[in-house]
Amino acid sequence: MVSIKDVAKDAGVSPQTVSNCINNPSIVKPATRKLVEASIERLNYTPNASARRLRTQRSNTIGIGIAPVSYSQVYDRFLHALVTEADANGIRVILYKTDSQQDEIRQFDALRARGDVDSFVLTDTTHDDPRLAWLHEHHQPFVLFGRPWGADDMNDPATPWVDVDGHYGIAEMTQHLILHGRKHIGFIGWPGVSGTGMDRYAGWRDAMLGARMAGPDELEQLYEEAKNDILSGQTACIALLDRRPDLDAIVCVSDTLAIGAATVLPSDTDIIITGFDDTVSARSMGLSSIAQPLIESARHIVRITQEQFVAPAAGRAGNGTGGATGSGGTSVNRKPDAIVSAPPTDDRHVLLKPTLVIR
Amino acid sequence: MVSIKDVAKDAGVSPQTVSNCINNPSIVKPATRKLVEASIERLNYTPNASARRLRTQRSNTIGIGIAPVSYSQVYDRFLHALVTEADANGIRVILYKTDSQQDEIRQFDALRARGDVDSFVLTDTTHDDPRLAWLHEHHQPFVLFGRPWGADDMNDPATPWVDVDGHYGIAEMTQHLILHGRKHIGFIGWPGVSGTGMDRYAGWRDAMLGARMAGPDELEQLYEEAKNDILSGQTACIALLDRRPDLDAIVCVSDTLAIGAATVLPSDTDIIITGFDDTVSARSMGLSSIAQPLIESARHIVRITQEQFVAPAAGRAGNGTGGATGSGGTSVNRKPDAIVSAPPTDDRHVLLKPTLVIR
DNA sequence: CTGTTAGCGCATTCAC
DNA sequence: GTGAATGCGCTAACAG
Repeated sequence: MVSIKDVAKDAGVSPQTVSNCINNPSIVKPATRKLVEASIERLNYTPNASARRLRTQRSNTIGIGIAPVSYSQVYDRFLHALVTEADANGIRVILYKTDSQQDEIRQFDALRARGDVDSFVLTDTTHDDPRLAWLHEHHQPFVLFGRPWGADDMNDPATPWVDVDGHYGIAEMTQHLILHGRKHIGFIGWPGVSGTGMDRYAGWRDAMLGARMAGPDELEQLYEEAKNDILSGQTACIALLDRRPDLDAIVCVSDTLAIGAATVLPSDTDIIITGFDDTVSARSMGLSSIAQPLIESARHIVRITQEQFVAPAAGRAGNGTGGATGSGGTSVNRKPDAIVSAPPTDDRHVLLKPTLVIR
Repeated sequence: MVSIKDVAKDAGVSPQTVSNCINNPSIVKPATRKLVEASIERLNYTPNASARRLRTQRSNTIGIGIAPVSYSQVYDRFLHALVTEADANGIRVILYKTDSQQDEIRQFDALRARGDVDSFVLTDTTHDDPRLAWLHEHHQPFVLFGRPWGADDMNDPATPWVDVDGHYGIAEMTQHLILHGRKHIGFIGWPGVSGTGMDRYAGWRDAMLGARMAGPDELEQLYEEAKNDILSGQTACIALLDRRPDLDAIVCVSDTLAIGAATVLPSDTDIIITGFDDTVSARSMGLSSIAQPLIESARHIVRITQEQFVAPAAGRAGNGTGGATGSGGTSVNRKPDAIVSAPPTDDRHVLLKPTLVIR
């Protein structure tokens, strides 16, 4: 392994100057800098991460959990987006298992104690989530992907989150259908009190009521619940059509349910089925769907993570001289205000708009 | 952060003794050991990973890639299994992006140079895979999940792999159907020369020929190709039934295709559809499927990874005193011979048997 | 602007 | 069996 000393020797400078070239290039004379950079290139030098971490007491690593069975169809795409954005900022992503919320807390504790991570990304937050309590208690930085439904601290700066506006997405889709002449639009949603599910349901409800396509009493007829699997989608669709044979469109809370619904439609039907998440399956079936801005979400998550260290609780941080992206990495000059496309726009709570994919 | 010195002070011993208690407990007197362990417990001490890595020049970390779009429906389950097995052995898992094979090589290079990773886990190996060439050239340890199809080094100890026997799984499923009276069994496979796809196809073919359920000439009629999405599964199923209305079962190379096939069957049909991977969707649809032993796969991958460092190219290593699993972690005393359930049984090439899930 | 000194936390020599 | 040194590779203080 080639170390900073080798580079120093090769360039005829001190190790310190090499370090400066990497971490604080502006303070070193351009001439010597060129020299050093040439040596770095020639020797193919890369700073040792462990040594740097030991010295700086920062891991430049974020941890994210993986459950035994995936939360959703988009989780792997989200992981890819997160890793991509992290990589562009010189940050690594460590994976840990989450067999349960308690298990996840144990992982927090271990990773934290070993100094393996700076911050965590949590998904699937629940009411009174014990993980949040633990993280707060231990002053452990984190960012939620998904809002802390049911928690009081939705706007607490100490509970940063990034989420996609399901209400908006479903409402837009419903309005799109209305605009294209659909008059009787059903909805297949998830049972229970999942915040995400209720939010999406409300999108359909509000769009329907807003366009006066149904009275409050009629909504119930147009609504069916289903567990998130294909068979349940089929069953729900059949039940819905049985009750309301006049339906000309069904908005589904997920692509999985949409596929279930679509596969039990009579072959000569005109009924439109729509889903959520724009999965490969929906695409192949020609179903309209709603795409989450995963890359943008990941970008905000990484940004917030970074900011937690430069400015523990305040607003934006100047781009300053602190950037330590040794190699690669796109520019970090971002204008969050231009990215955040919906209210809550304080920079620790970001609600992003999904986009309709009409097929 | 509590360090080894704090523990030493608390226990009234030298830092060295504390280190020994952790890494080489046998050489320290039981009495003092108890003392130290009590202090460790009391102070909730955990060794700093970066410091240890810097000292030992081992990261105890394996890297695994995540593609923009998932290789398969089981990838996240595999990730969970891998993380679980790694965790049980005191190993962490780092995630990196793989937008292409070339991109993955860049990641190898970066992670390796920074000392972030000891070993890599690769999936989706292709013919003349440039990643393998790079890894070999740089003497970078790795393990494949999936065989190196088309490569000459299938049995090369320097190219360790763990895979699931698709041929066996599909053949077993086909035989199961035959045993239960099915006489005309079709197959929907993937197009192209994917090693995995051809292996599974061969399983069906060999089972059919072996049971004399079809002559070599008839096989072609019973076979249809489809891209791995639901619509293609539907189309293929229709084409197959159109050509051979007498079919009473269709074996599919994946659950996705099986779901496509199942959703276009007439409602009064008796035709059995089977899939591969035992996904939630297949389960919900009541389809028989073939489950990969992901945990066992992950276990072997982790084991091989470990062995690459204790015994670079030879056989088994004694359990010795080298184990450095500070916390948690189940026993590492395994008998691979009892686990490996199919030939290639040299311990660097493991072919595992999947299990039928009959519904 | 550059070089020297020191130490992050740990594990591996060696003395004792 | 235990304690005292040394250095892994790097960067944050200083001194020049």
